[in-house]
Amino acid sequence: MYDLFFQKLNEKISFTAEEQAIISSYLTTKKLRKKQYLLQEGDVCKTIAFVQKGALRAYSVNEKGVENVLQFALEGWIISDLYSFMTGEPATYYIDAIEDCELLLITKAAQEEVFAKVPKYETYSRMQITGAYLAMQKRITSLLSLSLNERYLNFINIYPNIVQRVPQHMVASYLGLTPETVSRIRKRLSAK
Amino acid sequence: MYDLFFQKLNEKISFTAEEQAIISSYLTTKKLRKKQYLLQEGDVCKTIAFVQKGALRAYSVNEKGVENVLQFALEGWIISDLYSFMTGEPATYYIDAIEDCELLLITKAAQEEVFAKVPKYETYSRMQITGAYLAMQKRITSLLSLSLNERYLNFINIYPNIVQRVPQHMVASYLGLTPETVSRIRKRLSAK
DNA sequence: CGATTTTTTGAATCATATCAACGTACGTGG
DNA sequence: CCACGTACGTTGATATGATTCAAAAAATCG
Repeated sequence: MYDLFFQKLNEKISFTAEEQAIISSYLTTKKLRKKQYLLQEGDVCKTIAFVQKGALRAYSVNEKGVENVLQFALEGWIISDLYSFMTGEPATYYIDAIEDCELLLITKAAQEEVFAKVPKYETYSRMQITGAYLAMQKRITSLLSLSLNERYLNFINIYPNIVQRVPQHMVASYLGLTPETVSRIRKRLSAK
Repeated sequence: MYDLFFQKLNEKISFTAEEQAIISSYLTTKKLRKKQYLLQEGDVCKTIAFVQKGALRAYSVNEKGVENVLQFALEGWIISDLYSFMTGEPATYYIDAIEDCELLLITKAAQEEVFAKVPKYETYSRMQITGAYLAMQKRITSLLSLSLNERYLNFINIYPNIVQRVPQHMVASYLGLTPETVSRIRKRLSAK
């Protein structure tokens, strides 16, 4: 049931069976069908979601109705509107399912109890957010310093499985490009 | 001596005098003159630096020799090549002083000992990196969804003190624009 | 004060966005 | 299972707006 979740944990820090039992007692599961929302702008984001199966995206919508994809999440990743989760303020992002999904959810209160009972879990959590920070840093460097071509290539290099599973216009949005431009980049690349 | 540092800590979680004494025993100080490097690409980043006084920047240099500013740090902020710090791999960023600086440094080994002796410090650390992650997230949203004009306005809104203290071409680099473009944006804005 | 760095300005160029139209795939209900 | 409708991807023509390059003006530093 929680196999993938604990596999990810144990990759970084090893947890005993008892610790795992404590942690899992604070998790709940949720299934989501394709196109269903996990979170809508304005709602308070009550949970962090771990993806056991499926694919999701977090995105914002500006005044003109244009979507901007902030993040994708596949199996083994987590997704949330972390600002809303931490502060209790209304969410500024939407999160929805790109495929049918199975999720593990943890609330803020649950997380804090787990931190208290299993200190290693806080260490894990710190390492995980540090990793997410570093990934985001790389993305900024890529947005600032690469040409569009390189940006696309860089993306399909780092996330080959995303390109295969996600509609092209969402990839375009993630990269800050129009769908037309992505289409043309792909054409240019396949010409070689 | 460590006033600003502990002020920042106590804003989030309150530390006792003993705890503060333990933490400060693991810190070292360093002064840097304007234009001096704290870190050069290729070196291993041994420390995280807390800025007591002054201003610094972290930036990368691409094959063409173009600088891309990843981060500024003023009083009360921290700066590091976190990837290099965490992994021990050679740094991919440069860090140098924009003004004369006074820094507090902590090594990885020291940080881990402090985590063990003062668990609250790990909680603080997790909250701090979470805040940095959220700030970076906002920056990505701004890079993806705002026009250049809005991006500049947004920047001077969030960081009015940086604009005053940092050369314009570095701000341009941070925003992913050419210096000429920033100059023109400023002209347009002052015309109003 | 002179030298170097930084900022400003102008003109030409280039890349990407935009708009519109067409082709294709997809899933949904009959 | 097929036909229809909608969503998605492609292609071309045009327009926009930022970059590039060059040079002058302004600011900073020793």
